[in-house]
Amino acid sequence: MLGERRLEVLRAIVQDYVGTHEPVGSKALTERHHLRVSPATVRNDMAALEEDGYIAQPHTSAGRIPTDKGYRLFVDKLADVKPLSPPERRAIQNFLGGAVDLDDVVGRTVRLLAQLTQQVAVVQYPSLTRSTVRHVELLSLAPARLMLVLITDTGRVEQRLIDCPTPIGEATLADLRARLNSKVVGERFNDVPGLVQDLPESFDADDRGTVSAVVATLLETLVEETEERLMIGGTANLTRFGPDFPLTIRPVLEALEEHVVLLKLLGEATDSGMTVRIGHENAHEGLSSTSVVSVGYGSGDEAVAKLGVVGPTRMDYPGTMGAVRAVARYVGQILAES
Amino acid sequence: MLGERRLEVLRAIVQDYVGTHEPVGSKALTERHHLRVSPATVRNDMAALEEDGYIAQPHTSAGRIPTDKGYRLFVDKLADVKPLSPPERRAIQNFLGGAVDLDDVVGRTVRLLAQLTQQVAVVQYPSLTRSTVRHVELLSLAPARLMLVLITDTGRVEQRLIDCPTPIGEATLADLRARLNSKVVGERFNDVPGLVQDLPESFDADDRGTVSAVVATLLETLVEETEERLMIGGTANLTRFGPDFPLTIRPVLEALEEHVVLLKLLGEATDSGMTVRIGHENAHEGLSSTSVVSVGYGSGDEAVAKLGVVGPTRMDYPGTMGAVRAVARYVGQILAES
DNA sequence: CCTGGCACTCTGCGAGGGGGAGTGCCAAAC
DNA sequence: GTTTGGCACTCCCCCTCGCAGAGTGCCAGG
Repeated sequence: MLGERRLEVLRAIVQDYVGTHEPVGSKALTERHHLRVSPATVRNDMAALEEDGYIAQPHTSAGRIPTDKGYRLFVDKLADVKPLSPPERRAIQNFLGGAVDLDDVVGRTVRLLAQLTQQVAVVQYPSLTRSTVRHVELLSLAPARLMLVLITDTGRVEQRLIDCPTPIGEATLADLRARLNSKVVGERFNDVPGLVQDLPESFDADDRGTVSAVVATLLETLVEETEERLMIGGTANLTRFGPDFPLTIRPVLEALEEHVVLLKLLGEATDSGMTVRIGHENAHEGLSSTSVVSVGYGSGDEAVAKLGVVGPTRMDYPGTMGAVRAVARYVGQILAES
Repeated sequence: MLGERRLEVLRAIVQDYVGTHEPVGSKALTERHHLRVSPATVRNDMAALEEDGYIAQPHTSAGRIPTDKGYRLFVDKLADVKPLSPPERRAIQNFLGGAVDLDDVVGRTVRLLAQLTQQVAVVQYPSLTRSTVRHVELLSLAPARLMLVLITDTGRVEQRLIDCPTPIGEATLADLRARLNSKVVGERFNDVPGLVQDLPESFDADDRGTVSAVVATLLETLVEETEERLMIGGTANLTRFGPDFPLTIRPVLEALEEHVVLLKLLGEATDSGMTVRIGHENAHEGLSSTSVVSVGYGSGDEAVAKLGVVGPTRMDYPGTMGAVRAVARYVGQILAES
């Protein structure tokens, strides 16, 4: 078991390393943090911490840097989430409040988060399956062509084109539209499949094919694969990775463009509460030198999607976690208002 | 006036430099290109080209690299757009054909373009003002709250929330919806303002405020500032800028995140035909070491938006221009079909 | 106008040599 | 048993030096 002072030493190492980006030695530690012991004692503690895998040295006779395991312990036991200052909170509220539609909310959120944390921000659009239906619209574009428009309570809008097997009359279309809406409006998308399944049967044989096509398209839209979207911002902050970053930045940029990868990553995080994934804890290879801080957000109690930041493992965890949590809270408020 | 051979030398320099990313010397030139003259002759030509500002040397006694002016001449006079191979064309068609909605079309286009050119791709969403109205929908969310949904012939969907000064009845709403649609469906968005201006007057005094709010929101949506959107992809290709890029990549990433900057850039390009902006020709400072190749695309004869790529000035212009042109052509086809 | 020759310049690279920071270990002190 | 000061050692970083190579500019001759 690690002694109290050793934990203190680990915390000091993490804090210093995050600040300077340079391996930290025993002497510097005793000077900057008022540990009331000598460098030699700290060296012993460091040897023990290294033995246990919390820190490592890049080369013999260099200072120590934290390992993923070291950061993990720091985040779990040693760090307090740093709350934002009142001015910062006000700024967030003002900035997010000016949004005109969902795209704008998400866009502003991503910029805000990137700005606050000086890292790459990722914001997931509210999930369809966890939202409720606000309205379903059917438009006739051509005799045998429809457009389906889905609107959720979180403000998300999806549209799909439908090719009808047989032309459908205006009256039938109005009927279908009305019945579709009366069935699903206010319901959660998760429940929609069960509610519309038997809709085709109640129509004339002539129209049944078209109604089936509409229902099928509606259900397709809810398939996990296509329904999850996200927005990314602050990639310029990747240049802060350090001067050695040409080799590091590449796989990260590639991973960020693979939205599927990020969605999976976010999906693995706990639904409520903040999740921090450090270095190799991230399944994706390209992100093995980054940490991902994520949290769910929603208009009510329940999370409808997640947001977070991606940064170097050597990030300011307390500050980042504070910013992520605060932004999630305010986005939830904004969504609830619309 | 530049002689024929000097132009040939310039072309050779550009081609070699684009290939090797290293300053090219007189000896290497005579070896790789069968110019039927000696290195010494080439040196004289190079001196003349440098005198005129088409090439420069990084240091005394180094080879030459093309200047922005040199690339400009190359693009204008010396390069032919390289058409894509039939297999490439088929691949494009297959890939774009699988799109399910406009977001998907734009997303696929951006990935495709990035992949083909190995550079950063930028695709603008079809402009609202140049599209025609397919449908306007008004939904009642709450007694004094409406949602306005705009659908264009290019598949774009915009939504806005409207707070009504006074509650509006279902019948009036239906009336308004019908009259709005009969006025604007099939019209170009550019003409919409004139068509809806006098709509409030034809309603009861009670509803006039709400109708005005709807009309105002509709017009707001068409304002240049908010209506232009774009998608970016292939930022990982920025790492191809070269090993010296840490300082170069940063401002480029920042510029790319400023969509306003890019939109302005695209806006300055000619509406039809391909535009190439080289290095300092780009007004934005951060893009002074990049070239932007852009072209309009549209569902019919007329361009509804633009797309292009951003890459280092030392790019393969013929190949890039070929890819950009081909992709724009196919996207136009896809849009016309929907 | 082109060509070969020649002297000159500048970069890039590798070897060599401090200087410095940091460690590990040990013996003594608390 | 823990802490401390001392000391020898290791390794990186940076600077310099020297050299090879590539490329140029210029000149005189074809």
